[in-house]
Amino acid sequence: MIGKDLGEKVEECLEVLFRLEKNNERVKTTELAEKLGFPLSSMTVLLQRLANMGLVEYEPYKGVRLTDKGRKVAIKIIRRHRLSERFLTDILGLDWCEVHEHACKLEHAITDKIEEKLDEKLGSPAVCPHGNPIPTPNGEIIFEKDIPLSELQPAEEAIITRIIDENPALLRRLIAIGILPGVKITVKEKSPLGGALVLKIGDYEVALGRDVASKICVKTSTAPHRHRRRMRHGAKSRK
Amino acid sequence: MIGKDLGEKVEECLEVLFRLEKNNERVKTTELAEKLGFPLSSMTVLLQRLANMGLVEYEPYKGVRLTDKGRKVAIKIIRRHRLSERFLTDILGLDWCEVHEHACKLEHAITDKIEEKLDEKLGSPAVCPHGNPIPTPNGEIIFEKDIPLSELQPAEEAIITRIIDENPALLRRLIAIGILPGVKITVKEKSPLGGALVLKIGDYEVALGRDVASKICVKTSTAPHRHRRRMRHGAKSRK
DNA sequence: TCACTAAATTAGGTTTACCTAAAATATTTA
DNA sequence: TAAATATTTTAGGTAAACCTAATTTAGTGA
Repeated sequence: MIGKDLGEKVEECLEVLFRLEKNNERVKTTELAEKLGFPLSSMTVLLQRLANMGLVEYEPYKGVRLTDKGRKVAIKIIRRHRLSERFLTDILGLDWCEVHEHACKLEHAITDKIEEKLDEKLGSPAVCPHGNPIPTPNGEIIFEKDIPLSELQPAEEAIITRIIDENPALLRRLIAIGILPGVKITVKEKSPLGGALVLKIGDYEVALGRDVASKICVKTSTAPHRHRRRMRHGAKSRK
Repeated sequence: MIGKDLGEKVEECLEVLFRLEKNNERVKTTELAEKLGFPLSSMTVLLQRLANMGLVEYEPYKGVRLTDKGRKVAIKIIRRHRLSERFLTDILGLDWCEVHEHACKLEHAITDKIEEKLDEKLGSPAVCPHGNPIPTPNGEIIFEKDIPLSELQPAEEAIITRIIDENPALLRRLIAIGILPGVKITVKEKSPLGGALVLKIGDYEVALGRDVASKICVKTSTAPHRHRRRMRHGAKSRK
């Protein structure tokens, strides 16, 4: 064997758990199970097993949280996932709206050696095709300081940093109206109370539901210097 | 899910079974188990399951043989394995003596789409880095007519076509003395009864054990036209 | 606070994939 | 050909990963 295998289920679980954790709060078993498409009862048993392995802190009925050890594994998988996505778009030429699910399989087959060579070949990219940061080989994640598009006010200008959704259908729709990482947009109108936003993209104007807008992150051009926050695995995020 | 999964064990088993089958003869359970590194008892049970799925013909105590359906699956996996190897050497720059084991993991993560794009990117290569033919998308395998180096007679010239072994240590040794696919060699001496061969490679002479020589295939330059044999999955090989 | 509902866990059953050890079958040799 | 030996299968047990159907716990509303 070429690298110890924790099992795909375990890896997937840690990966999704990492993305679901916000503000160091525990994640509910149900939420995890839903995102992973696992049956609830299997989820419970898996979490108990992960707890035994020291990868998560698990309190029945309370929820689950990654340990430092678990977070380390999660970040490694996420690195491989995002490098796989870059490989699929940059080298093989797949559409970035469809790479996520292919990368979900690939990530578990990437050995240390392949990871190293792939990163080299790709020129150590900072972000995946969706705009999410690719962890460094040591497990550092460099976040760009960005905010949901839905929080922008009329007349504000911003550049799209990332799209937090992997649904190919949604991504295709967004691409069709010119929304992808790196693009500059201006808010023309904003209906109150969760209503739509009207954006100017290039020479066109498009309307976008608030729910979709909340899945798109932007950095406002009012802050020309990039504010970066470095995070090492194991670091507690400050509230 | 992105492609129905037969399970890695099943895929590996069919793949190795394909390579072990010669002259349409049944393969022994033990031989298969050894090559796969599976325990014998697990092997038996797996073969029974494969037989139920219609992928092999299995007769207890007699051995096992691929069905057409099983052969089709095997060829698909072999295609993905060899494309993966080409990817690892040609695109990522890994040494070809070490790509086999990495490809063993990768092959199961290659989706139809990735297979298609990878083949395109690589320029539809005919052979893997070891010189083995890569099956076409329809499952055709185009064999070069070659013979084991150990069958050459003194003074015969030939070009190395393939090396039928994946052991990194052995491959490294062979590369060190200039033995790799495409290289021209001449037999200088041949000791009788399984003894060593002395070869001329470029300006050097090297000695090679008969056992190692039998793992190296060559095409003799006496037959300038390539004799090719096309084989479709399911075709019976003529004795 | 007590009952009720929703969330989460446990219980019990299946399949795959491993293990060890025992039994059955085939082959060899005396 | 019969006994000895080697090969192969079956038996019985464990763990992961699923399933469905209880049961237990937590949170809510009357």
